[in-house]
Amino acid sequence: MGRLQTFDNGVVVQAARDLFWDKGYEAASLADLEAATGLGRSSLYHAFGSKRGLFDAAVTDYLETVIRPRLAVLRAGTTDASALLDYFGSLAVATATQAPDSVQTGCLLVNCAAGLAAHDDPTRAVVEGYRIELSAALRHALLAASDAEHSADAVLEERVRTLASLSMSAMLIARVNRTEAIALLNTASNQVRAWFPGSSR
Amino acid sequence: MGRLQTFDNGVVVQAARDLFWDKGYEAASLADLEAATGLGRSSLYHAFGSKRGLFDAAVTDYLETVIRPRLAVLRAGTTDASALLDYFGSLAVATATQAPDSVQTGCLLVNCAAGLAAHDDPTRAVVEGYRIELSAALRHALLAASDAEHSADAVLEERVRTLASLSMSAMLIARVNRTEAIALLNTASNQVRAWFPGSSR
DNA sequence: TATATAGTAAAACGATCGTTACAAAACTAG
DNA sequence: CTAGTTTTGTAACGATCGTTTTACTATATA
Repeated sequence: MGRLQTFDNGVVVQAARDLFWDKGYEAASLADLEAATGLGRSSLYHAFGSKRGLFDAAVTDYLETVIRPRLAVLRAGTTDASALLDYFGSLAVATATQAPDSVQTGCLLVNCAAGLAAHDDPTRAVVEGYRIELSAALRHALLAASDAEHSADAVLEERVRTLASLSMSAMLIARVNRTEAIALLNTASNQVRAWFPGSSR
Repeated sequence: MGRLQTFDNGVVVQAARDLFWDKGYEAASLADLEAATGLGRSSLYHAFGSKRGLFDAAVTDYLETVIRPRLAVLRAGTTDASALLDYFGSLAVATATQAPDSVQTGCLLVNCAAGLAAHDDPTRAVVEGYRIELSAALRHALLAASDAEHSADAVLEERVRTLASLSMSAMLIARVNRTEAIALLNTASNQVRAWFPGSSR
């Protein structure tokens, strides 16, 4: 054994993730990453191999830290539409209450979809995986809210797409017009209420 | 007067637009732009001043050449939902039939929303203008399709947001999963049919 | 045809990019 | 305390970035 690493990989990855989230992969330079993480390139390359390696770690952290906790409420064992309303409600609150200068606007993976994913197969796979996971969670919550039998598969899938669409486009628009992003999320909530009139919230 | 310009600004801008559309602003290098347009940097800088000047011309061309013709069908004087069905139908067809290696996937402005727009005010203004224009066109078509009185303003705006959302997220997802992008557009069409059962298509 | 003006070609610019090499520093294990 | 191993700071790398300069060519005008 030799000298021990003085920094925690987790906090470094989170700092890098916020930078990538804010500026995108290409626009985030190594100088920026040094400043954001407080580490020299030496340590960054030693720990993560490359800029891309750090980015991949950031994306993984984003999925685990940001996405999955959000989707978890959709998997809660509710028997009405409250899980869906919780999901869109908390997303709207988070969008509304974040500091005006917060760098965590929109969604890292949505940004990847418009940027990297078009020409980078691994990134495309990650983004597609996120889309599938989001759809599955919404589908689960929609099934839980409905009285099982009286909704055909086709209409279920339409509803999944509508909600996934509102969710993603809200994250997209959040970078341009926060008020409208919140309105999109509220539209999703209203749509859920229209589908399930007897829901608790 | 001296020597005359041998190239047509319009075709050069279109070539540049397709490159920006495909790779994004930052990833499109001047070497790429030279190759795509067939011009040297000399001519490009003489005609457009800077890379950004060429990009702005490309965005303007994109709005006039791609966006506005698409939105035009929403402004046609129909009295049912056919304009909306035409819009989403033609978008779905265009997405479905384009060559697999086509560089014109998704939407240049949607890509800008996720990338440049977060840190560049002029770009953000352009993207926001696009969103407003799209919403206005959808609102116009929705009003034309409804029997005027029996739809409240609130539900109209919800419908505008739902359709705008499906439109934008389809363009976003087109870069990752073309099949799903088409499905989103078909979901929009089905939603329109559900709202206006007596529509012609 | 002479001249002025404007378009084009080529090269070099300084800056910044991600990456690597090297050596000093730090610390564990024996 | 020493030996051995790992982390870190510094500097330089070659490549590429957008931009500018310089010189040359082509052509409309007079």
